[in-house]
Amino acid sequence: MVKTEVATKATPLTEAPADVYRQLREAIVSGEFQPNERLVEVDLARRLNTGRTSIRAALVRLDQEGLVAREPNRGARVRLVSDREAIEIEQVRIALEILIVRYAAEKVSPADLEDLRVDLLEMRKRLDQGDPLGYSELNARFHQRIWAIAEHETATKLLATLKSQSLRFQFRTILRPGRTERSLEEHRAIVEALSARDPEASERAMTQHLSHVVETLKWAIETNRRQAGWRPR
Amino acid sequence: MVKTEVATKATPLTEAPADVYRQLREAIVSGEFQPNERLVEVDLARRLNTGRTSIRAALVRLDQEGLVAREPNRGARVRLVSDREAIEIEQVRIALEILIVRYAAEKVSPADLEDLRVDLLEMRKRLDQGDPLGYSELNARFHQRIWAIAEHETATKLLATLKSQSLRFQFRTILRPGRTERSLEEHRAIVEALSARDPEASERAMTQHLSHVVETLKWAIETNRRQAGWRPR
DNA sequence: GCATGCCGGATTGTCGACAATCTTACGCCG
DNA sequence: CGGCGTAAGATTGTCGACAATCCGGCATGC
Repeated sequence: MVKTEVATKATPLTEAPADVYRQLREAIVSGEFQPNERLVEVDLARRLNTGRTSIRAALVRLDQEGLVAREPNRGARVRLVSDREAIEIEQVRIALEILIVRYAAEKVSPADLEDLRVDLLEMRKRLDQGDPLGYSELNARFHQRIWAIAEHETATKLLATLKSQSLRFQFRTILRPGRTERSLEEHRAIVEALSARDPEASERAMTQHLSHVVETLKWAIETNRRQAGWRPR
Repeated sequence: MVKTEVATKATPLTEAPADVYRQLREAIVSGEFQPNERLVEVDLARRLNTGRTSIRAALVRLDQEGLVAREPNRGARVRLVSDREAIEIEQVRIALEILIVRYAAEKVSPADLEDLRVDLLEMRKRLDQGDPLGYSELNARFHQRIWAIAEHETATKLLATLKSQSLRFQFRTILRPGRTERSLEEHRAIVEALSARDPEASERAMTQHLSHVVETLKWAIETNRRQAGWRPR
């Protein structure tokens, strides 16, 4: 006979071990917690109905990953990335994207190219529909596809963590008037260079594509400051 | 009266909290553990006379850092970096070094330049004394000085962890016949470019300097294989 | 009024014990 | 003699309780 209500403890809905980490991580990058908000272990434990132990382990990981900051005896809070750090992250991201695209050029297969071209078409569609958010999503997928092609685990892993760190301020850089049209063109150039299996050209195309993002980010930060009523003291 | 033997518990020689992490880390990168050796929690706890708790936390960190591999319910072992991964790490390292030297060129101070020149002289000396190991150490210091000049925390932190990962196979790449003399020359070129505060030139000089290291590493891996009695199956 | 010191609540850090899981060795049977 | 289930041992994962630490408010004294 099967019990129908075992809600107390025998509820392995979530498989506590390493899943707690994913849940917490997701909650943080999706902005469910405010930047700088305190993360009290017992609260989190209740929230994900698990013990403090697994929460603890997850927090240590997230700390090492740069998503939360832990001070001895003072607990953990979701880490606030400063404007300056945001720029640094972006700079590193660019360097790695350029590194990766070169190896992608060496390993790209016809099927990969086909996928990339499909992405391009999708992007075109979103743009025509006036759906910049959808475009942004596709943009992310496009780049990640290149990561996969390059088969460069080390760089890919780093890029992934950097991305998660920057996710919380990314929204600032999405909506840049007039950039999208040009962005699509640059993506096309990248695909072309990849088609030719030309590492040098691919690198150039990627460099070109990313050359503006830091400027854009700085601009976004600046306007954001003004909006928020910035007052230098 | 002071007890002379309190070896049991009241021995806060080490301040357990986060220091355990450093000790373990040090033990791993210094090769005190064999690659792939199992790291049993209780053993480590006794060894550093602390509890399993802090060991656990340290292992989680080291896992995230890539120095240790942990499988659920199967414990931790010091991670063995494959030849392929070693190459990937080196590639990323190069990309970041190039990124960093550019910012170093923008921020370098006269005092920094003086320090770098002193390093250069020291290197010359070591070379004349036929001390390649000392040279290698100075080499590391030289690069780290550039990191400090650039004040690029994000990239520096990544470089540091990459370095620790590669420390265990670095010995293979140290002794490359005839490279050292040329290496010194390249270092000199870097310092010159930095003196001119020219980011472009600095980047070129660094690129030049690092252009051979991957080839060298591949070569080293190859010879190492042969020596170890490699037999393709 | 202000600095200082102290107490109480809240939170993290650590320990010990137990449950869950994996590994190995052993014996059974075909 | 070899495959296979099973039991014992070893090791990790989790929980609960307690100690250590930090934070804030409050009283005290100058």
